[in-house]
Order: sequence, then structure tokens, then C-alpha cells
Amino acid sequence: MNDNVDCDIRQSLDKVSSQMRRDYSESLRELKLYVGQDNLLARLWQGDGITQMQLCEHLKCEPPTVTNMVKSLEQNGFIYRKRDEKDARVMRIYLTDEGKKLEDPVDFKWKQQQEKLLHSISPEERLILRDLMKRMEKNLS
Amino acid sequence: MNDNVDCDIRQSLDKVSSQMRRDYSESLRELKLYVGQDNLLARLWQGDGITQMQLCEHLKCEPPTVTNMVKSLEQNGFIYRKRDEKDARVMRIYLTDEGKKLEDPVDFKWKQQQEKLLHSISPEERLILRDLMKRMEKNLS
DNA sequence: GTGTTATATTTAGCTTGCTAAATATATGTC
DNA sequence: GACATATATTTAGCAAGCTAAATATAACAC
Repeated sequence: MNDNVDCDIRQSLDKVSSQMRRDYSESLRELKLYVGQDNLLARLWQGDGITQMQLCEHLKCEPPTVTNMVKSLEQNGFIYRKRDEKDARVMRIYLTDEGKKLEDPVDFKWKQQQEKLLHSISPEERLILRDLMKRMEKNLS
Repeated sequence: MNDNVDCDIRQSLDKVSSQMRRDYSESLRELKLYVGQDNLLARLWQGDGITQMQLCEHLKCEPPTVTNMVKSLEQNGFIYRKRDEKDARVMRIYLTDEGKKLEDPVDFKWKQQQEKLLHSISPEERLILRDLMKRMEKNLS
């Protein structure tokens, strides 16, 4: 499109993010998870029995996306759904034993990925980078 | 997962990138394009009549993805396909007049998005950011 | 209680990605 | 020329995203 610094940044961001995703996706497949499902599970590891709307909020995605992810995770035996007793509209999501067991291995993969991404970047630079990222986040919201 | 700086960066990267994508996607819908299709067209604006394999290379994605994107763009009248005369295996992709007309508006949207992402970040900081992004790119490859 | 409005989830249908397998055509070898 | 191998593309099937529309239940108003 054009070749100034700004453009490089936007493109780089895209490239890094999609490469990171591809990489991590491959890594997660060893645990029979798809990329993004780890985020959903991470929320449940903090405390399960939450509703799909709460998952939407946490994952910053739309209800149909959660429906599909939950369906897939349920079919693979990592979670199960139970209708709320007080309010029949809401589904509450719980971890199975299989789902609970994934916490440590996922944490390991996550750290591995992080290390790969940042290994040549010093602690001081990481702070600067974090600051810049946060500012970009704010710019977009 | 955990709450140190490194983790923030990886998560921030994901957040910024997906927010940027969502934003840009919405913006492109006004031109009847889906996000990612602008990249494919951008390659054609540099010169069309290239093969799907060349598009794969440029977009860094797999052949079936290009097949689908090309199909969608063709149905919407932005490109057309012609079988190569010398080698009947390859399809060559050309811009229609409609497709050519999109170059300027897409460029405008792209710059708008860039400005939004970076507006609070100084030129010096942009250079630092670019350097860090490039290093992360290298770490992943 | 009936009717309206709000909320939670699902369904249908689309695009971007992927992988694995199928198809078609070229090319190189004997 | 026949056969094996390589290359370009497509098909099928899956997941993450989305939007728009459907469904089910709750809650509120009268």
C-alpha cells in the first residue's frame, strides 16, 4: 500500500499476531485443543459454573461464537453444560476432570510460546513495548 | 494464565490485533469487501494476471484459502479467472473494472485505520516499536 | 392473567483459516 | 509411448469469527 514506518507497524502487528496464532495453534493440537479454546478454559479454571454471556464478555466475542466453542469443547469431553435452576434461559458451564487436567500443560505451552516471542528482547524493552501496546489498545477502543 | 509483563505483551498483541481486525473489517464492509481480501487485491493492483500459487506466497496462506477468497471475489465481480494457455493447470487472476476502482478507497481506509492505531504515538516511538515488532517477527520464524 | 419487552441461547449462512485427500495436467524416465 | 512423479487447483470437512433472525424464558405493566 505504501512503505513508511507506520505501515510497517500495522503490517508487522498483523504478521506477528497471525504467526503467533499459527504457532500456538499447532502447539495446542497436541493437547487436542483448538486455539482460543484455551482462553475459554482459562476463564473456567478461575472458577466454573459461569454462563455463556459471561464467557462472551471475557472472550470479547459474540454469543454464536461461544455456542460453537462450547459445543466443540463439550463434544471433546472437557466441559459440560447444565441449565440454571432459577433461570431456564441460562446455561452454566462446568469443567470435567479432563478439562481440569489441562490447566498445567496449557500453562506450559503458553509460557513456551511467550519465551519464543520475546527471547531476544530485554526486560527494559519489554516494559516499553508493553506501554506502547497498551496505548495502541486504548487508541482502538 | 499469569500476570507478569511478558504475559501482558502476548495478550496485548492478541487484543490489539484482533480489535484492529474487527475494526478494519467493519470499515471494509462499506466497500463490500471482507478483511483479507484487500491484501489480495493489493497484490493485483501491483500487477494482475498472476497465479493462485503466487497469491498463496504473497498472502502467506494455503491454497484452499486462496481458492475460497478468489471464489468470493469473483462472485462479487472484483476479479475474474482465466486458465493459462501454456499450462492448463494454472489459473491466472485478473482485476475487473470494479476491482480496479477499489484501490483508492481501500488505501484511504487503510490510512484511516493506521492513524487510529498510532495517533498518540510519536515518530521516535514508532521507530522503536517497529524495531521491536521486527525482532518479534524474527523470533517466531 | 394477558401482552409487551428484555435477556440468553441457538440456528443459518457467510468468510478466513487450516488439513487431508481428490483431480487434472506436466514433466521426466525407461 | 507408458508409467511414475511433481505441480496447481479443488473439494470436503473442521474451527473461529461475524450478522441476522429464530426460539425460549423472564420480567414488567396493565
